[in-house]
Amino acid sequence: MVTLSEENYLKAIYHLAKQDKASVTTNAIATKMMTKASSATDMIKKLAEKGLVDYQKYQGVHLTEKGRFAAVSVIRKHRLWEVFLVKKLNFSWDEVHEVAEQLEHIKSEKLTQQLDAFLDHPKEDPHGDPIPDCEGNLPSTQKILLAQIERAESCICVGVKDSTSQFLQYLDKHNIALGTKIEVLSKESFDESMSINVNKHQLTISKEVAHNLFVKIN
Amino acid sequence: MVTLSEENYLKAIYHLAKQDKASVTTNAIATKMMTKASSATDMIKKLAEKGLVDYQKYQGVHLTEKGRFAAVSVIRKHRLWEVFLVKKLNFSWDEVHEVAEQLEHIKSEKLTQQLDAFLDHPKEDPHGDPIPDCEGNLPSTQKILLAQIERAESCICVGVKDSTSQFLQYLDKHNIALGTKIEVLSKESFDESMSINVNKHQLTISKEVAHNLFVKIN
DNA sequence: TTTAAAATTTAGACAAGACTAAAAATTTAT
DNA sequence: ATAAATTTTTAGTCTTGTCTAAATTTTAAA
Repeated sequence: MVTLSEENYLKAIYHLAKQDKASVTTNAIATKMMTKASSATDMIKKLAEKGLVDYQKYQGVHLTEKGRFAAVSVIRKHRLWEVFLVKKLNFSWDEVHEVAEQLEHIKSEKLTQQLDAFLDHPKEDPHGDPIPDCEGNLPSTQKILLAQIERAESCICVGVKDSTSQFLQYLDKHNIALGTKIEVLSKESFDESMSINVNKHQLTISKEVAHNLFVKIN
Repeated sequence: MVTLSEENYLKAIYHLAKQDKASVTTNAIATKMMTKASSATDMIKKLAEKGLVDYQKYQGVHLTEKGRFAAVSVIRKHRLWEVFLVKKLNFSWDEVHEVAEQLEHIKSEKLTQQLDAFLDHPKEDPHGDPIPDCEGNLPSTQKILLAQIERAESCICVGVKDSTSQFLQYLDKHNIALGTKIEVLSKESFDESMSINVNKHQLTISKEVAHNLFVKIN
């Protein structure tokens, strides 16, 4: 049995491990969980005890296969519930996170399976993030950050890195949604701002925006 | 803020208070919550502290208006989720309780409102229990126990008192569902068993069954 | 390469919710 | 009306997950 708190730590470790593949440090976990390093150390010991992470004192952690599966299962539920909230209950994409954080911990195999079927086995959540299948497989996507585009080029918005409501509402305001075509016109080397064309409107976006928008090149 | 555990105690107190209107005893609460009387006392103090129950040492508790509203709000969510599970996710009426026990604690006004609308504002859950409205009003129903019928008479099944899967599966096996017409043929004074007619089939039911089936007289 | 800084772990404490054992109050029965 | 039985409360302990402060290890810098 994995507790609610343990599930949240596993999720945090999973997301941190995705970035770079080195071991995940105690401080990184504490920061992500908004707790203190000593609390993280305590939890890491519990997770190691249960065989969910590999842990060497002072050397950070790696998820075990069992830990990875537990983390991905929670992420699967989180994303399925987000789809449910947007598609069936008329939530907007900036309102779903907090509620999905609660729903992701509901324990019922049947519920998850039936929800998945009810939503027609969606492949992505409302922010463009892929939904793991029930075996824990996650399709590898080849999306890149808008900021990585260096020359005038056309692409399609396929996801967001930051999914806080502030950023999502900024995108709404400028009519940028998943599937929106973005034409890069130029990039300013001084501040990394970019001039882009969205729905026939020209727009200048900051480095911060460009670093939080995933796109796929046409 | 009301914790998950506090919500469960409030629910228990609400259900116990429904039966008889005297104050709810510590022991009754402990039994219903499957804990010890000392644990119940501890929690009662916390609930009293928060103004959710009125409490006099050794004299049991009463829900305050605030406590009653909190309890009914949880019951509303529980029953809405049960409807969702049966109507949308193809759960059967004997499978929903455990999952609804988890879902009832999800905190989001908007979620509850939208779920209610998505389900077309249902008035009853899959066991025939009424769903409180968002202000905490509960329509008073005039259903009676089948066991209270004394003479040959026709009635309609409108609810169950016991909603364990054992009892619900017994009802399924004999094709008794909500809305099923039941004709009472006779009642045995020796053991309170009853002879009834359901869907053209004659059936003898025990006292235990008759005491757990709510009916409405035609 | 030795020292300073940063990261990590340990030790001890706290709140929530549970438990056991014992004390106190209430109810029941004689 | 008092004694016995039952119910309820108190006192002290435990576990989970958190914290602060101090100690230890690792990393970075001079």
